[in-house]
Amino acid sequence: MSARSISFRQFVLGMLAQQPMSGYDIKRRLKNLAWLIGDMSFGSLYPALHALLNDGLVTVSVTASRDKPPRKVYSVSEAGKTALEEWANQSELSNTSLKGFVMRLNMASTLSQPALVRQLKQRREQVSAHHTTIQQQLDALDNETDLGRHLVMSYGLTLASAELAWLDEALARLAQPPLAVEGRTNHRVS
Amino acid sequence: MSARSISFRQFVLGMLAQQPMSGYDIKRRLKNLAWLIGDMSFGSLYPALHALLNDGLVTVSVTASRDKPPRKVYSVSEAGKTALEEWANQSELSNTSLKGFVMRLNMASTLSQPALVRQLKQRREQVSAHHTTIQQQLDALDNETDLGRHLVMSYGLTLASAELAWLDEALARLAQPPLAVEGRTNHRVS
DNA sequence: GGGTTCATGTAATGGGTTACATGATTCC
DNA sequence: GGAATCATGTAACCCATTACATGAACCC
Repeated sequence: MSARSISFRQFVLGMLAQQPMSGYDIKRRLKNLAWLIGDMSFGSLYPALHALLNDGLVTVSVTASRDKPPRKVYSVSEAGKTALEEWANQSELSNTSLKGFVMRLNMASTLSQPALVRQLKQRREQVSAHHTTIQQQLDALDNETDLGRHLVMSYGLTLASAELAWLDEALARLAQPPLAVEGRTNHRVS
Repeated sequence: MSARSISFRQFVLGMLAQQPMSGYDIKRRLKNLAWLIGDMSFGSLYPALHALLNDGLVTVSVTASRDKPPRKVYSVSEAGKTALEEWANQSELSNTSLKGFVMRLNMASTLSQPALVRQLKQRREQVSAHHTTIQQQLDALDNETDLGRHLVMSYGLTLASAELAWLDEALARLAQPPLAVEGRTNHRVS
């Protein structure tokens, strides 16, 4: 209920909005994202799924097959879609961590395009601010400064720069839309 | 006790190894890192400090001054140093998230230089593997793929590239050390 | 006088991890 | 026959967040 604590369930809901899946499927996807946002265990995933079901935000359909164990495939319900959009469209995205941003990015499709652009711009401002802050702090360090602190700052600066570049490119791609539909031809970012 | 649960306390210990500080000071530093690794509250920080004190890994000295509230400055004890080095030098750093890596990076100074190089190389391999995996998955996506998924992958690829570049540079700087002291002249990454 | 920063703490609540439990299938 | 993957779940424990509590100095 308390806006913050929901976020994990909301994230799972966002996953299901991308595509109906089983808990095990979600876990697999999560594993791929683990290096960015950290892993999560079945012990929290399954209960989260049950909670979503309990709240009527998702529906289940058990798929039994004779050679594989039965799977419970979850789909987002109408109520779930409403809840998701409501949450995703909160224009004021608070100063989130990288993890929080990835979680939000992951549900981009539940946003209208202008809303998405707005959020990316907000993120850009935040990261830009971090970038200048780190740069200043880095310049202010004397050479007796702890190596770890130094490395973390340098690392942070690099990531901030990269993220800014990515945001700029993403925004540019969204700015002049070739009216979509056929526009997403080449998403190579490298 | 269970290796994993300690990690937060270990991180705080690492902070104190950089420089003796009060809980409030640590919090301030943490706030600057929040966009990378997420924030942490006083409600967990102070108890962590008490636990470290209880285990004899840190010592306190209360600094009272008449115009400021009294501060409790914590320093790492000998036992604390031992524990830190032991933990930091575990050569096999498991497949950690970005957050975990930053936390480790932050205690680089408790490592011998060869150990640091070893860890950076390990990280490089892991990130490199992620990079190729993401690239493959990205290439395999059809154009009906969910926008959010697409963006997250593209974002991940960008960050992975940036991190690889940073690691290469850091390793290069560590490889032929101009015997430090004056070597760290220009850390501009932008 | 009121808001902000400095400074340290405690208690309740919620929730995530760990470990346990089960069972079928596939590959070596 | 044993390990690994697929597949779902429960329960206890730990711990982190949240909210509460206190208090002094500084600035507007």
